[in-house]
Amino acid sequence: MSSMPETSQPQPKPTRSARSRERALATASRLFYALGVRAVGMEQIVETSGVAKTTIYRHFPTKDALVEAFLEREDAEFWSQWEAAISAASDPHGRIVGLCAWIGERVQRPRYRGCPQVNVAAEFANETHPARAIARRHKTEMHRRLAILCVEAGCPEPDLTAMQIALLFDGAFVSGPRLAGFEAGALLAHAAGCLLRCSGDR
Amino acid sequence: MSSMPETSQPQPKPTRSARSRERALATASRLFYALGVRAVGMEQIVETSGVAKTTIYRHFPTKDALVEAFLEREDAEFWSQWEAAISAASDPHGRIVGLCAWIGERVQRPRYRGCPQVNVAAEFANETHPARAIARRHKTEMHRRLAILCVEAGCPEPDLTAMQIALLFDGAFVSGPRLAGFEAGALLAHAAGCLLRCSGDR
DNA sequence: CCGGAGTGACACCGGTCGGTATCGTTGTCA
DNA sequence: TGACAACGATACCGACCGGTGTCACTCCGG
Repeated sequence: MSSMPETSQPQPKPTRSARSRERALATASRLFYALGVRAVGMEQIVETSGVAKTTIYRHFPTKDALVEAFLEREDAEFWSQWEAAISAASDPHGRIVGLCAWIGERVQRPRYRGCPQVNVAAEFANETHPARAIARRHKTEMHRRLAILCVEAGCPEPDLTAMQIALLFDGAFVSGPRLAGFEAGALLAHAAGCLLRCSGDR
Repeated sequence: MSSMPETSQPQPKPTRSARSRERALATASRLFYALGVRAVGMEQIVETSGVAKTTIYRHFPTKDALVEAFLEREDAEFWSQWEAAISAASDPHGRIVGLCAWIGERVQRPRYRGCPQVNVAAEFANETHPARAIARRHKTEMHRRLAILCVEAGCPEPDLTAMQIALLFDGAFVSGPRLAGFEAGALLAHAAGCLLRCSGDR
């Protein structure tokens, strides 16, 4: 993961400020995901992270901003793992299978609790909340990437098929533990392959 | 809907008590769904419904119990509409298409905000919360019903295919407005048909 | 080794939360 | 019609919420 030569990693100096910001955000993210945003108070983040409330509020003006940063962070992490999942395969079909395997494994992890973007959207009904924009962007991006893969796979209706596969993935995210008993990765790969093959049929 | 001769509808006398209970629950359900459970205070339910707080707490000992009743109500309503959606068709394939059309229409309604069971699960991380049990039962029931339809459709792997279609449906629930631009019902029907046809393939 | 930006600890703010107690009023059913 | 259960209104409770102000200390670059 960090062994490959990247284009840039210029962080020999995480300042004290950056470090406490990171600790606060990491802790908040963990708690928000595990317990729900509204269920976690700022006090709890302070106690768990060891970062003073004053300091947190210097880095994040409001709790909403912290939520925003949380989703941004999850988004980045998600695409990083997505890239890793497709990197092994050379053909488009293999890349989609790689994605299915990764998602299948991810949603069956011990404390998996669904897609953070979706969870936050469920908690915050106001669509103008900044966090909601991140969630929308995240899902749009997923469809965009899937459509590219569909095109590469020679799919006659890439947009449509990409949306179908996106539904499948989102379904897997919300279903999580209910997939126990099934080999989730294989189930997803079979369904996705089937959808790709049937693209353009009527 | 209420026009068919049911086995029992013995409600010529909704007592005053039953009426205020119903008003409170209906209002709470509407608010919970539209705004999120934690975002709605008991005071707000009182003001919106016109039912006194004392009365609400006589019918529902805690807010959690009200949430429970909300999900129970949504569950019942969901299966009622499910039955209606499959009632028109005689062959299993047609019933599944009917479900897809219903879901496609449902998720594109103006203020659609996802599956209530999933939303509540996102807000309440504690899996022993009574509302969580209702949500689990709801999703199990969906898989059970889909599996029956798959068997009737002559599907060689009904359990597996039912789960795939369930993922598709759950994906549609969370995607809601993002399906705009697609003909959601047709998209779902195409995908479901494809999954049925491919059942048992490798 | 010194100066200042950034830190942690803590007290505190108004507001809102879920839930209770009291009490006068109203609907219902014998 | 009378009596009682259930109602609505209101005031109130302790707990906790997100957010601020103060201040002594500590780390880090120059």
